[in-house]
Parts: sequence; structure tokens; C-alpha cells
Amino acid sequence: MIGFKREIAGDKKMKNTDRQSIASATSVSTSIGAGRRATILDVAQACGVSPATVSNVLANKPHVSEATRKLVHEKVSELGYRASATARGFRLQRSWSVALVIGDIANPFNPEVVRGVEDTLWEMNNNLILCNTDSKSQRKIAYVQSLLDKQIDGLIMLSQSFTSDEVAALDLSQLPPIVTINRTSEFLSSDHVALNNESGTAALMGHLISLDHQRIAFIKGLASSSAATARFDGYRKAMEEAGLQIFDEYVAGGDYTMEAGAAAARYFLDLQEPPTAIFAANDLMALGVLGVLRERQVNVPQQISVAGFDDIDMSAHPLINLTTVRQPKRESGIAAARLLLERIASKNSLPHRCITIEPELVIRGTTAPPGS
Amino acid sequence: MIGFKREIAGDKKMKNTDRQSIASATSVSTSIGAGRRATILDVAQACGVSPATVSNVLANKPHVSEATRKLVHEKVSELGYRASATARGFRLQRSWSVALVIGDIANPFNPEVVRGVEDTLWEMNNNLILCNTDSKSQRKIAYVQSLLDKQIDGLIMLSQSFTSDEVAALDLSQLPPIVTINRTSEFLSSDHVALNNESGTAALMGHLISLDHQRIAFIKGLASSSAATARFDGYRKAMEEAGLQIFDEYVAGGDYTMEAGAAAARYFLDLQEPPTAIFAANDLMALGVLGVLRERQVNVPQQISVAGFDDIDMSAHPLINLTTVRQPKRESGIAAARLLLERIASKNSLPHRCITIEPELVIRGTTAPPGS
DNA sequence: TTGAAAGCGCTAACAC
DNA sequence: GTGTTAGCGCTTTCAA
Repeated sequence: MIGFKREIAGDKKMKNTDRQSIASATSVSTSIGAGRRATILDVAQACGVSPATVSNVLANKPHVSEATRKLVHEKVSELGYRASATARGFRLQRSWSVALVIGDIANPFNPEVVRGVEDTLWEMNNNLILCNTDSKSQRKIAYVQSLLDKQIDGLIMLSQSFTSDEVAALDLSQLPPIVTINRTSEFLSSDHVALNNESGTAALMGHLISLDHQRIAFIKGLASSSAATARFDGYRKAMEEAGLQIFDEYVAGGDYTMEAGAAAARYFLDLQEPPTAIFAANDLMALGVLGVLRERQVNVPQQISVAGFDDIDMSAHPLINLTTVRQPKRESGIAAARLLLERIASKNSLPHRCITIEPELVIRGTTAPPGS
Repeated sequence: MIGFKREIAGDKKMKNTDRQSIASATSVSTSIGAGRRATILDVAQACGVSPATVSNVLANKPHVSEATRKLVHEKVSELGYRASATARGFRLQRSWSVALVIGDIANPFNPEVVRGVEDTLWEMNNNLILCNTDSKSQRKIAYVQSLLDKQIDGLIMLSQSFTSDEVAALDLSQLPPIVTINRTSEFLSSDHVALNNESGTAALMGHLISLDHQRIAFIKGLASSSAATARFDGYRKAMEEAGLQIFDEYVAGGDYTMEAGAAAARYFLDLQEPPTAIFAANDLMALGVLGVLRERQVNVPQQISVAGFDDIDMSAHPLINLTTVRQPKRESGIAAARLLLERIASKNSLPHRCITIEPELVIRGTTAPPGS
């Protein structure tokens, strides 16, 4: 029985001796032992070299003889040695972890982006800490603060940003590198992954207009979202360029939820002269619109056309079949993670970068010429 | 200008003195300073006590005078001191992080569960590390190994488990506390959160049978999933108890994906005598069924009834409106996180526990009497 | 090419 | 009640 306890060893030398015997006895790798993990010291002693040398070998430093190098690698795999990330992180002030600050993972737009981020981090041996904030300032601040305590290497903010108050509370100088996706913040400089909302909106509006729609309604996104603003601007620009008048009553506020879409749809339908097409700033709201139309037995697209933005999974289902603008979600996540990892590797010395992702018009079954 | 660099201080005493002056000069909290974070030593010196005392105060240990206690708290907030989680973790061999091992966050069943887990962890000051495995053995193993390096405090496995090979590769004795959701593993002992698949299936089958369906088809889930087995067993039991014969041709294999559901639907429809109802072991497959039925212009529920299991978000949409069995997803996540946190707090001394969650039959628009 | 030693920031054992 | 000290496992000067 090899049940040496950590506490047994009294003074340092004594302990070292113990360790050696434990190490040679257990061979952690395939592992008979209920033993402790091998440390760098175990490896060093097994090789008859100093821990510094082992460290140098494992870090691929030059000036180490081939023989030692080989020996060390041998013993490392023999003992099943893996460096303690905790100890390394402590020493190096790094965590090899990146936090993803997100409103709510349960929002169907998000998981794909998260997947892209996570895959990329994983390939680069980093971990993803998931932080749902529900966009609550308090939770956001407290989260980031606790992340700072953990020496988080960087932050990816998905459709989230910091207000000036939040930045102040957080102490800008302590913040790690940040990259934002789909939302800029004026109060901090960060890398940014942005969808080309302009071209996306233009494409969709072009589609609607080419179908001969004139009374096109728009449901806006969250006022605080830069993407929402861009999409609304795109709507207006397209209307103007097509020589169509923008009626205030054809523009509804929204907050990106299905309920908001449903409410807007009810409002539009109750208008004296309802629109012939409804363009929602995201798919979730378009889904809300479709739900109300079904309830009211309004035929889509015969009586009214509906379009969204994002192309979430649901939208492709034959029973939904929503015309929309596809945002390459996974790619956005990948781009963001790459940007961040590169910045971290550069020790935050890179100039700030912005990557623009091109969306794609997806024409499905919810749009058709008016009164068709 | 206060730009003392860490490196300036030469010997230990010198450095301590420097620190004190920095500390008193910067007041990190509202923070003029581009300064380093305050350490426990800064606080100790500001108070004129030893770091051990500060530590004791902050850990709420007894045997500290009220006066010191107060002073320490005062200086802590004055300096904006926050303990380094890295250092604490290193010292205590903990990370205050829990990993969630999951197939794919993009599967619509998962995000709600994740949310429940994350919320609970957050309340208890723990972080969630998200690990998508795509159920690939290699990625699972490598992930857990790297997590071990980081002193992960526990693992939550969502619809995932370890095979005996995986357990062997991982070295059971090194594994932290684990709780599984919706999937047991024979190869390790863990706490478990289980949906009552029996009662859920029974309720749904009861509904179908009370509607007078006799030719009820079933689409199975992944063979490796214990939940899938339980649901299939429930189907068979209900059929038998109702005195209905189970025809092999009415049972299709599946893997929980929409495509599998679609394939099964096509197969059923091409049968000489198609079933009057199709019960899929999860909603995603039911969605696949609905898609095919729409394509083939088969009316639901008039010509055929469809039911699923899980009640994912999509299923509630008016255009889908799927009859299903609701699994309380967020609750499962909460329960799992609680179980794990309690086990961790107990230093893994608790007996193993299993929590059973009761599902709920949700009757919507895809089921009706046959030929109605 | 290698090793000795210091130290990252914290906590716990023990002494006073 | 409080302080001293050692040490968690690693990397990094700096000296040999």
C-alpha cells in the first residue's frame, strides 16, 4: 500500500526524498497509484537534473543538450507529469482562460457564436468561462471583477458593452484585452467583430422592394444596440433610395424578443392601412410576428410578407421558413476568439482591429409580391 | 507621477517599503493609479498588522479583536483590496470553477440547462467553464485532463458520460466530484439528476391512447443514452398495458437530430399502413417529422398525430405547436449545480445522491384523434 | 549547458 | 490576539 499522505513529510529534505520514492513507485501515467500528481521536482529528481532544466526543456528553451532534453521528455511521460496550470498561472499571472460576456445563452442567436468562440479557444488551449449577465449592470460589473481576481486573460463581449459608469466602476487600467462582437462601446477601445448590417439590410430591402412592396414596416431592435441602429438606418436609406415615403406608424419599437415582435404585429394589423410587408430587426421578433399572423389567420406570404434578420436555426424549419439575412454566427465567434488570442499573445501591443463579416440574403417562403 | 515599477525594488525590505508608499499614494478603489493591485501585504502594512491577521479577518476566523477587524475592513475598502483568486487557488488547491461538459451548446435543448447551472454557480461565486465535446472521446479526455491541470473543483456532465476506456485514460483517482444530468455512467460513481422518463412517456402515451390511436410509431434516441432507453421502454410498456401490439416496423432508430426524425418520418409514411401517430424520443426529431409531413402535404393532426419529448423553445411557437413532454431544463441545471457545490463543500464526503425531476405533459396542436 | 535561489500572494501551523 | 514562517509548483534571473 502506497498511501503516503502529503502531511507525512516533515522537513524539506525529508519530503524530497519521500517524493522521489513515491514517484518511482507509482508511475502516475497508467497509474496504479492513488498518488499525488507528479511535480516538476519529481521529474527533475528522476532525471537527476534541476527543476529549472526541466522547465527549460518543457518550454523549449535553447541551450539544453539533446541528451538532457530526451531524458526529461522520457521521464515526463513515464511519470505522467503535467504542469500544474494553477502554479504556472500564479507565477506567470495568466489563466489561459477567456471570459465570454453574454446577455443570455438561452437566446437562440447566441449558442452558435459561443460554439465558434469555444472551438477556437480550445484549439489554442484556452478555456471559456461563460458569463450570462442578462445585461444587468450589477451582474456585469461583479462578474468582471471576479474575473479580474482570477487573472482572466481577456474578455469577449457578445452583443454587450460597457457604459461609462461601468468602465469607471471597473477601473479601465485593470481591464484585460477585450473584443466585442456586434456592439461597440465608446468607452473603451477594443478589437471588434462587426456584421455588415448595412449591406444586409440593403439586400433584404432590395428583395422586398423588387417584389413591389411599398408599405414596408420595420420593427426596431434595442435602442442601446449599435447593430439595431445600423439596421434601422439601412431600412430608412433603402426606403429613401427607392423613393418610398417612411411613415412613422410603420416603424415600431422593439427589444429583440418574440413578444415585442408580436406586439408590433398586432399594432400594425390594427392600423387603418396595414403594411404589406414587415421587416423585423431580428428573427426572434419576426417569429413573434408570424405567431400573431397565424392566430389572426392572416396568410403569409399571400396577404403579408415577413422578413427577419440573423437566420437563427428555427427560421429554416419548413413550418417557419422565414426569409431573412444570415449572419455567419460561428465565424463571428471564431474571428473574435482569434483576435483576442492574438492580442493576448502580443501582450496587448497590437493596434486595434475591426473585422467585418458579410451577411447573406436568404429568401424563403415568407416573402412574396403583395396581394399575391 | 507614480509609475513605480515592480522591478525597481531590489531586496525584500526595500520592496516592502516601496509598496507601502505606493499603496498609500494610490487608493486603488476609485483609482487614480495605473498602479498594481493591492496585495494582502499592502493591507497588512496599512493596518500595521501582519498579513496573517488580515487573512484571518477576511476569512472571518475567531480570535481577532473587534478593533483590528474594523481597521482591516476599513483599509481593505480604502485600498480596494481584492484577494488574488490565483494565489488563493494555488495555495488552497482550488479554482472555484466548475466545468460543464456538454455535447454541443448549439443543441436547442442545452442552453436552458446551462443557464440554470450558471446562475447557481454565479450565486455561489463559482465560474462555469464550458466544454463542448461533440461527444468525441478524444476531446472529452483532453478537456478533462486540462481541467485537472487547472484544479477544477467539479464536473457537470450534461447528457454525457464516460466509457470505461475514458475513465481508465483519465485515472479515476484524480477526478474531481462529478454530477451527471440525464445520463448515468456505470464506470464512475456520481451524483445524478434524472428526469422521470417513465412517468413522462407514460403520460404522453396515455394521451395518445386516450385519443384512440392504436398504430403508434416510435423514434428512438441515441442508443448510448440511458434516457433514450428509458423512453423506449416507457413506450413499450404503455403499448403493452393498453393491449396494443408493437410492430417492429413502427419503431425507428434515431440519434436525436432533426434529420433522423425526417428520415424516420419518410420511412413511416412509405409503409403500406402508416402509423396514425408518431412519437419521437425528443422534440428535435419530432420537428424533423413535422417538416417532412409539411413537405408531403400531410395534415397534422388531422391525418397524423405527432408528439415529442423535452419541450424545447421552438415547440411552443404557434406555427409548430408541438404536443410534447416538458422537461424542466433550468431546474435540472440548478439541481445539478447545487448537488455539486454541496459535494465540493463537504470535501466529497457526502453519500451519492440522485434527484428525480418530474416532467409535465404539454398538449398542443399536433395531436388529435386519428382521422379527425 | 546547468543549477541555486528567489518569489508570485496567499493560508495554516505554531509560537508568543 | 497576533506575528513568524514555511510552502503550494512553477519560472526566471544570475552565477557557475
